[in-house]
Amino acid sequence: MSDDALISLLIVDDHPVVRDGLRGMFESAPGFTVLGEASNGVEALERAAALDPDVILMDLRMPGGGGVDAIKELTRRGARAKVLVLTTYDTDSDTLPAIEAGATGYLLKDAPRDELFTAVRAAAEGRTVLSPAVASRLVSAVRSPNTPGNEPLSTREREVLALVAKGTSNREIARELFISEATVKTHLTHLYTKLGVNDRAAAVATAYERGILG
Amino acid sequence: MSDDALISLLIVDDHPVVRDGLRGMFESAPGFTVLGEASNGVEALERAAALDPDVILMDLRMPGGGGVDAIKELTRRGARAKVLVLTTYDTDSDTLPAIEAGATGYLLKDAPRDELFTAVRAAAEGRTVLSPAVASRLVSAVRSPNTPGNEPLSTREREVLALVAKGTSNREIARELFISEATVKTHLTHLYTKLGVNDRAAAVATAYERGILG
DNA sequence: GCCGGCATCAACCGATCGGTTGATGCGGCT
DNA sequence: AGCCGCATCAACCGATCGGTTGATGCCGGC
Repeated sequence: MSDDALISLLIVDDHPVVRDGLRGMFESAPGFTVLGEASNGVEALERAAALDPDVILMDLRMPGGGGVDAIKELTRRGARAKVLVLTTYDTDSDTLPAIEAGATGYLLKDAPRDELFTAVRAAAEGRTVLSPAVASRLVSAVRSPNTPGNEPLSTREREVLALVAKGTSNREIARELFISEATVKTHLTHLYTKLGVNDRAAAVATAYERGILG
Repeated sequence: MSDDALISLLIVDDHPVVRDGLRGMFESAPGFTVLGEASNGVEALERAAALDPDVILMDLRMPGGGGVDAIKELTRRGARAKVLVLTTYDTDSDTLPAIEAGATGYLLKDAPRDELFTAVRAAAEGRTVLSPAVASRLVSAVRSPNTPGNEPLSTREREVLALVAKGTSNREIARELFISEATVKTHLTHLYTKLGVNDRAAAVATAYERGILG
């Protein structure tokens, strides 16, 4: 890709409205060309291979093939395309996974037009572009990688937690999982420390915040 | 508005991308004209008064003046415009409030173009258009209006619940809200029955499910 | 082969929670 | 004036929870 060439784009979003908005926006601006669209992660991989775009504008939450998986696969393939994640909420729990997976940038959909253009140009050159909210999340995540809470729950712990969220008592959980009440308590104390909380109510809350439940 | 006249639109959404997408979509289709845009509820009210559109395409979650309040105010004013809610998620907790507030229709943003056009024409004629998911929610809500769980929590109850979700004990909640522990327990038992649960963990879970927390 | 993570169980204790009943005062609505 | 929802408080009880310590067996990585 030379400096003065058009930046070619692939738009990936499950909402037709958003795809149209992005396509119109970039086709009417100088320096860009939209090669195609996709409405889910799997489709995005096909189109990316066929069209070989410079930059992929990618939504994260999509039915039928999530965005994060698509980014991972692109990275694994060593794809030339840079991925610019374009999502709705900055509270998205997939923020960090997406960046870890290899996304070049992360922007919110409510970004003004100019910011979008700038971000795409930056992404095309391989420069990282992050929305302020995401940037601050990142630094705090990097600053404390051993923060209590990023430790993944074991399968059994998640099962116990799911029952807790339904209001099940320890004794009932024990019966339902065919284990003793003592074991249930052990799982609970373990997942409390993993989540960095002190009781079941807070555990349920943080589980929802992190997308473990719900 | 005569039968063969253009249907005039006002687009309300906080995302420039979505606004562009809708504008382009309707301007390039016959039978519609876009009078203007707004990016929040307050602005929407101004534009609606100034432009007098036939139909208002309205997002619900917006910074600086929520969509539901705007719809309420339009209804209160006896505005001529029909409001067609166009939102991202069918799990949105504002679905029913929006309809109660006077929205004529409720569609998801991932609806295909033709469905959007049909819905706008229907809305312009005052006919109700609901996306299937919303429709089924509605019937279940109407079918059992006294179901334990649709009762709204009082302000105090929500405050207590929020602290519970943070792992605060009853005694600590009492101190933090400057009330006695007995009162905290009273609020809790009340919100338990309102939410249809038996303990704080389940209360937190259903609160997240319903969008009361998170 | 050793170590660590996971899952399992036991017994004990204090602290907390949930349920109940009953009561008071305030504000809005009719 | 009367009613109702909301918020406040009290005292009591049994049930449950959370914390701790200690132990066993299995499996996979180094």
